[in-house]
Amino acid sequence: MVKKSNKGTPQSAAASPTLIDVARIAGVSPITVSRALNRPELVSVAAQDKVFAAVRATGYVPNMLAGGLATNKSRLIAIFVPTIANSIFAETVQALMDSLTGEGYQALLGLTGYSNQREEQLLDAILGRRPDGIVLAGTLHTDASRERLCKAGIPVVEIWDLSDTPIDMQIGFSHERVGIEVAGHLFDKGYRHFSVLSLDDPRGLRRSRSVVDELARRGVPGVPIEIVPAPATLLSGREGLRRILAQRPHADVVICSSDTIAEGVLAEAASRGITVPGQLSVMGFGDLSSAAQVFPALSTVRIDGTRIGQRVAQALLARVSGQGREHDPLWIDTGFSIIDRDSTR
Amino acid sequence: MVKKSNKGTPQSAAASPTLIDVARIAGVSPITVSRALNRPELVSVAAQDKVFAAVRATGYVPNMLAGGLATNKSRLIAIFVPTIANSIFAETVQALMDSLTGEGYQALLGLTGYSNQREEQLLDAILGRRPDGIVLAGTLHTDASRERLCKAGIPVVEIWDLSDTPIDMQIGFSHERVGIEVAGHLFDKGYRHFSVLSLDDPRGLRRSRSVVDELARRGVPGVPIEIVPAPATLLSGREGLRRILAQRPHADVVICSSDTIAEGVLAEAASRGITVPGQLSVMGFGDLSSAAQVFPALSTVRIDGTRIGQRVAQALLARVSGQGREHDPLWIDTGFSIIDRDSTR
DNA sequence: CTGTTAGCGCCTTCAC
DNA sequence: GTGAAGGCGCTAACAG
Repeated sequence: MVKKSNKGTPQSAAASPTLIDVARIAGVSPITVSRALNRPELVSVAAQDKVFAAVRATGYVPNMLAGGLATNKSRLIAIFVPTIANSIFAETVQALMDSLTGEGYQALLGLTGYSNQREEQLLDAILGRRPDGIVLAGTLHTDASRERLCKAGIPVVEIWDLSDTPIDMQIGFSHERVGIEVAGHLFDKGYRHFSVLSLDDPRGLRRSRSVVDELARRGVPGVPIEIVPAPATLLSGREGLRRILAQRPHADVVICSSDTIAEGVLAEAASRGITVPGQLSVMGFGDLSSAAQVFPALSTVRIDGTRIGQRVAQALLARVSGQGREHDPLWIDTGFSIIDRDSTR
Repeated sequence: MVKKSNKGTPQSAAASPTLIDVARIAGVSPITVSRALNRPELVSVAAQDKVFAAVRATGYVPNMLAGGLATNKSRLIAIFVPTIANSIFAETVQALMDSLTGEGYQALLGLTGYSNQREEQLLDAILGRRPDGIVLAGTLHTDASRERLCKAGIPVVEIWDLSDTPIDMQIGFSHERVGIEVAGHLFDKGYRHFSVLSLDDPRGLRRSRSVVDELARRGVPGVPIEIVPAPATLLSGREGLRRILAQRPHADVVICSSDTIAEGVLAEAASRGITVPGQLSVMGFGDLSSAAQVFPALSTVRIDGTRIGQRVAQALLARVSGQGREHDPLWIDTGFSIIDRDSTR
């Protein structure tokens, strides 16, 4: 009969060395090793040398699961975004992570796919890792999510949105104001035959509806919204323009809820021989990373994802390390800017 | 005198409930709670009901740090890519994460910024989390990294590259072959005045050099490589074309190491009134997510990041859960395809 | 500056 | 089916 657990048998890799192994080799107590690694200022140089030598000799890598369990800190920040395929989220996440890793934190990424159902599931799973902070795109969460987030007792930053009911901190911009300003901007330039093309995502829809409302307020009622399913693709942009032109052949401007579908609109216009911005103007929304540079024909609303990411990191780190600060709720409007084709050229 | 540790005092949020709390409320032993949650088939339905009720009542969230420490499994997969701002990596990471979360794993993302120095640092930090598997873009690592990876004793997948010295598994394609096929393709179409524009990243350079070598082999020696610094931006693409044209005004095709700089080349060409593909042809490289759709003028090498991501997940999960399988080294060529402007139109 | 003791929250092993 | 003991690797809180 063969024993099931062959405990002594060094299969391939011996179990990784522990702090105790290091201590034994260095000839000091385990706690001294711990201190030499985490708070060297509390340890004599002689002891440090012995410890570091032993660490190198063993190839010791501290087990943060154990450390986290003991200290009740994980040095983990959870980040929830709908997708990273969208360059504006990618930019934000990138900036956030860059700032975070500099401070010794790691990022746990959760991709929600614009579904707050999925967000809730992921949240459950990720809360089990006891992150020291949570970043969420958007302010629309399920009730269960909100409750869990509040009970978790850790800093929460909602980004990309400013609402009246923050869970904790908020860093973003007002989608309503984007809509209002875009509408005003285009109205003032003389456009009157508006069409709106929106992705079926909550924030995109809010911007789009705000455009329509503002235009109505200015005397242009009944502007149609064409809605295409997320995620954004060039093809849905093309399809969108097709549908718009079928209904309103005389549209003189199409306001899109994202850069990607705006590019699709441009592609469709090009393939139909419609000149932009001659016969038709197109407005996008995003990070300007590519669209507006390649297409001077495209006007766009510019959001600075990098800035958002950096501010989030800053806010989070202040809370996490600056222990003194008691819950100063934070509300930062990172704003946006409207880039016009005229000024781009 | 005030006791320092005010154990009973509910400051703001009482410490989150533990499995023991749940057990007490459910009137069972802790281990029964654990089993009800992880292997319900071992627990009577009556007990399960009591446990789940107690879980709901307390809002209990299992502490995976503790669980991981006890089981020596973290259900964490570390993913290292240079950046997610590049849509092809974003696509790969997205697909990988989607497959992973379905199986109860979470992703720890590490952004190396094309520096294997930075990769090494990050690796150190992340290995401390005891991930169950590691995915790395590229096969160029520091010696220290390679050693740590081998010693970690966990599945390692190198993606985006196929080399002769795999650490463990490899899933990707041959950059040399891309270069060879691109060179052959364009040569056969009759081009003779080649220019190569490459980002300063290891894989891009390998493709570019391979193009040059293959062209030399075919009797077109001395093709110049213009190198622009990473990360890819449209502006560096524009700058690149400027430099190329300054040296070789009669270039008839520019081969770019990424879609983004190819788009920059197109933009620069447009602003100079150079027609594409009439006067100048442009070849890109990437995921076809936007470039080749919007620019039928752009030929490109297409890499399917989604497929790579899915295969990686598959390979990893097979290793992690399919305990039986002993180290079957894996080598998958996911291939690429050359998309021509003629066939795109 | 260093060591001792105790325990973080969970799961393994073995007994019932 | 369920439970009791012990330990995963580390660090707090004390003492010396």
